[in-house]
Amino acid sequence: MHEETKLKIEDRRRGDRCCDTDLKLRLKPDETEQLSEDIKILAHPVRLQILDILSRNAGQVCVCDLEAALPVKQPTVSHHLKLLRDAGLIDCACQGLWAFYFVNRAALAKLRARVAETMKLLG
Amino acid sequence: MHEETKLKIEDRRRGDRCCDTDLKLRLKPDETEQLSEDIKILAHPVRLQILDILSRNAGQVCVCDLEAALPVKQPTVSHHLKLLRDAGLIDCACQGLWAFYFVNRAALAKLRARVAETMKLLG
DNA sequence: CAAATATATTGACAATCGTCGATATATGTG
DNA sequence: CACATATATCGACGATTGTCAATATATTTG
Repeated sequence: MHEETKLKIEDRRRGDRCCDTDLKLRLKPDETEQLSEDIKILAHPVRLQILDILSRNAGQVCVCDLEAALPVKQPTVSHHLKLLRDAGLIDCACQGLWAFYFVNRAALAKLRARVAETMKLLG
Repeated sequence: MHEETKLKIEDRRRGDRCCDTDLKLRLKPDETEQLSEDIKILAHPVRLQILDILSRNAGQVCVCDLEAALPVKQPTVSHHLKLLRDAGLIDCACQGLWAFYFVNRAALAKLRARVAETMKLLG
C-alpha cells in the first residue's frame, strides 16, 4: 500500500498516496495527557472563581462564604474544592467548624509556567 | 438571620454566624464563563497534539497524516479539527482531495495572553 | 460515467462531568 | 446528652463529551 520511499509533503500531487508522512510529536503522549489533565482543572467557571476569591482572601474564606458568592449549592462547592485540593492548587486549615481555604501559590505558579511554556511552543 | 452589621472575617469566633462576608469577584461571571470555555479547547490531549503537529508543519499536514500520527480514527480527528476551527485556533486550505491545516498564530497568541494574564491574577 | 480517495457529517453509544437532595461526620453550645 | 452548625460524602440524574462505524460529499483518475 505504501511506497518504500516516503513521499515528501511538498512533492505531494493529485492522486499521490498520502499518510506516508512521519510526523513527530514534540509533546510526548504522557506529558500531553498530564498537561491536558492539569488544564482541565482550570476549565470551569466555578473553579476559576474560587481561585479568584481565594487568591485575595488567603485563609479567610470558608465554604459557606464561597457558597454565598457562587451560583452553586454547598455540595457542589465542596466538590470543586476537592478537585482543586486533589490537584494541589489549594489547601485548607480546619478551625472549629470551619475550613478556611487558601491558594497554594507555589503549585499554581508551577502550573502557570508549564501552561505558558506549552502554549508558547504551540504558537 | 444575619446581623445588620456584617461580621469581619478576622473577628469570627466559634458559634458566630458565617456567610456574612461579602466577597467580590475580580473576574466577572461573563468573562469567567468565556475564559473557561476557551481553556476547555486546550483541555484534551488529542487537540494539544494536533496543535503541536500543525505548529511545526504549517499548511503541510492533511487529515490522514494526523490520523496516522494520533491514537484516534479519522472521524474523531475531523471532530477535533472542527472544534479547533470553530474556536478560531486553526484554519485550513483545501487543495484537491486534501485539506491542509495550519495554526492561526494570531488567535493562539491572543488566547495565550488571556490565559497568562488570568493565571497571573490568580496566583 | 465508474472507481478510488480524502474529508465531513450523522447517529449511536459509553464515559465523564456537574449538580443537588439527602445524609454522614465533626465540632461546638447549653 | 440534645441541638445547631459547617463541611464532606453519597447517590441519582441529566447534560456534555469522546469515539467510531456507516454514510454522504467532493475531487480526481481512467
